[in-house]
Amino acid sequence: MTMPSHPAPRRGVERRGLRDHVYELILELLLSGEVEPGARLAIDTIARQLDVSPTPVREALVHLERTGLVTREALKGYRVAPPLGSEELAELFEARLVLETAAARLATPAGPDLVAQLGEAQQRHREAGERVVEALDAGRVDLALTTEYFAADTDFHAVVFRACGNRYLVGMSESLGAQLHRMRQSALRGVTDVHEAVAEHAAVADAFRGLGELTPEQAMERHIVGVRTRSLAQARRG
Amino acid sequence: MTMPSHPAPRRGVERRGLRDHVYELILELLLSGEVEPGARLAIDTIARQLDVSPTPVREALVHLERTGLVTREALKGYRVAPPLGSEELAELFEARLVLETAAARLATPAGPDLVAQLGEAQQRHREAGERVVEALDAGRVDLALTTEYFAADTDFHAVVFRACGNRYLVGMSESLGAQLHRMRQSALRGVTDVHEAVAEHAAVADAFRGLGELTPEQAMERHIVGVRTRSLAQARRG
DNA sequence: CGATCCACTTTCCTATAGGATCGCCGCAGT
DNA sequence: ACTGCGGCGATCCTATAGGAAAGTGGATCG
Repeated sequence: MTMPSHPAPRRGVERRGLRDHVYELILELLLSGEVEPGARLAIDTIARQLDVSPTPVREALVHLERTGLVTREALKGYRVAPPLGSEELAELFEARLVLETAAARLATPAGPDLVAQLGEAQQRHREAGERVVEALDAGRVDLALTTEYFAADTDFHAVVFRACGNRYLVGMSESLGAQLHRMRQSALRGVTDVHEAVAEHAAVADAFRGLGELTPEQAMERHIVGVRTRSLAQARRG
Repeated sequence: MTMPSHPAPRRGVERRGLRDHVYELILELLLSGEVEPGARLAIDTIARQLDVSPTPVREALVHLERTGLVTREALKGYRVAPPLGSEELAELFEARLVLETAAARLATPAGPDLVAQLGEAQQRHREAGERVVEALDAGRVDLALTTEYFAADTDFHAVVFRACGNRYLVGMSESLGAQLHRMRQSALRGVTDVHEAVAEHAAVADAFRGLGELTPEQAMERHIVGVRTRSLAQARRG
């Protein structure tokens, strides 16, 4: 029945930090959107699928529970967190507005490192956006390109957060990042505001370079407000 | 050999949510300051002391790891997080300034519920402060009174955060709360700014009531800046 | 025909055992 | 005397087993 003769399967995962490995696997599973919200996350089922014992799976789920991606009901098990409601969406944008503007303010004035990194991130974001638009004009929605675009967008903002020199703000931003990713795959069907986002990122980068009349904080505020307005409008239409 | 005849020890803890119970016990242990920073937190030692199996202890430590109160070194075990350095202290105050002012701004204008709760919290804080000062004048430093004072202070700010209507900001505030508690027991010897803190809390409450010339956000900003200034000065002296 | 009760299955939760690794101490060699 | 090295203890990490509770299906009775 249960073959106990497995001596040492020596699976692909390295022994070091098996818990973190399991965590990343489940995280990837959640962010890929292959499981719908509310679905059960059975511990030993996942353990069997990953060919590990339930213990590291349990630890990874505890870790994920604090990120808000999964919910736990005592003696009932873990579930994928339900999709964000309209109130949570509004609060998420509000919180992001607070954090992003604060980070931009604290990162001002920008040193040469920040200007350089911001330029690179901006360029990657613009190029990824062009590829998405190109694919979109061809009538196809490429998941890989969309993921790459979102990653470039996240990187752009991460550059600002790292430059603000406050590890706690960085941690909060990462904490919200998971919720943000959840929103993207639940509320939005695709990317429709590439041009606006690229333009606003350029405005932020220019503000950090000392160009234009806006402070970096003001430029970032306009960007987040713009994202919120477009997202809510799209959510209302969809 | 190993007595498997243990039928059901049925210890004092209820079966429901043993993990959360262990978490709170360890949290209380950490916040009480009975363990110095850097001390080892052996899993099975704690498990034996609490008379539970290592698994819930492990889960509780994973939970605590994400709060920043404990650190984990792979294959080396858990340790109490080292004390906050001067840089971390400055960043902590900066982050708190961002969050608290944002919460105060979002909670404006205050409804009657907020005014009432704020008044009660303010009163408890003032009374706890008076007791601390009274004990301090008598030459003794009462740990219980100090703890009560800090709890009242935390409650006052928690009222504002709950009123701001943003669960993400509330979560961030609680996340910083642990670090804040860590700072209080590491950097500060005692409470020396009761009068200033009480007065600033009163200014915040008055601002929410529409009295005075300051907005709640401005009053809260002055309060946090004041706390920062006094704390850094005390840390420099001590 | 419908509601209730009971047994079964599934799953979580805890406990225990064993393998692997890291730090430490004593010892030999230069 | 100092340094490299091997054994030993402690601890972490993973795996497996068993008990308890919740959900589910079917059978029985009104």
